[in-house]
Amino acid sequence: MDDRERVDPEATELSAESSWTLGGDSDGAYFFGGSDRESSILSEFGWNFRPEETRFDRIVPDLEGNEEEKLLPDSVTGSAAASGGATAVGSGTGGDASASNPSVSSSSSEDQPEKSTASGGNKPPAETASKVRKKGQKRIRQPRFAFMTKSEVDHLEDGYRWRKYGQKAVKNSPFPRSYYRCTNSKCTVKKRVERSSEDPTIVITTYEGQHCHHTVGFPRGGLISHEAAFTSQLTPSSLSQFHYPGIQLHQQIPLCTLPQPRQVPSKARESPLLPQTNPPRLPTDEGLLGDMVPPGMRNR
DNA sequence: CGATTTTGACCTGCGC
DNA sequence: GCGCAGGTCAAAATCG
Repeated sequence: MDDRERVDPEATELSAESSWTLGGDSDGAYFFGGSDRESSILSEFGWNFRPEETRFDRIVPDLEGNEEEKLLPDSVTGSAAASGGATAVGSGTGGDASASNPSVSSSSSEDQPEKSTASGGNKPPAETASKVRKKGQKRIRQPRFAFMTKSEVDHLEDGYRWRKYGQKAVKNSPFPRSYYRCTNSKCTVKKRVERSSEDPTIVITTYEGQHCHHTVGFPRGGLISHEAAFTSQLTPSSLSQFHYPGIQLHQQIPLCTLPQPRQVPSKARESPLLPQTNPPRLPTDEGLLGDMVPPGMRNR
């Protein structure tokens, strides 16, 4: 039918052992794994898995009210989350969160792509402006979504070119978190990649922002789309058993075109290890979700 | 030689 | 106010 069906599960390193789940909120959409282990991670994101109902409930309480400053489970931080990140988001449910993890919410700030220039880094002055702005204004979050992928490689190719601009060790996780930025100068999309502390085989990738351009093309043929791979597992029927906190996914991420991520680590560009059986997929204008969400799920 | 990665320092936000 | 943790910058190193 469409591209999605071209995905050959066997060509990927994705594990079919866990069912993948889609979730989201007013700030974006998220993809998660659905196993027990993964559900625990989900809770870190602000989602509660309800086995008895086989569904996920958003922990965040006030979706309508004041979401201006409501930060997403920002850090998909498996790690930060480990200590209660989820709650940081929903402030209510998680309970334990408050304790030792301020992380989740604060960090972001990616909304203002340039804010950093002013405040960040090693350059001392010139920070006042952004500071003032921050205090006076609410942050505007970029559309964001995250997904977990079972993969041996950390950086999953997705058709775009990324430049790594940082790496940080995260609390409660033996794995560092890497920060990437789209190499397109006009594009402010960022991406965070980290391994789940709970299951090292799982890579948690968080995208933030919208690409304002198409993919750079596929340098190599036959790449893998982990997203497509797992979304292919999300049959309409299986999806229907989950609860989506009412979001217009297509509205959430209107322009973002995220083509098939391919499991080709930037480092392993020349790696012969990765199976490459899928034909490259042409960029589409369907937008991010066009690649990730089964047609049956979209608002059309 | 240009592009990308590495890495230490710095900044910000939040909890105590 | 202090300390912690996450996020970003940018110089240096590395790669193609």
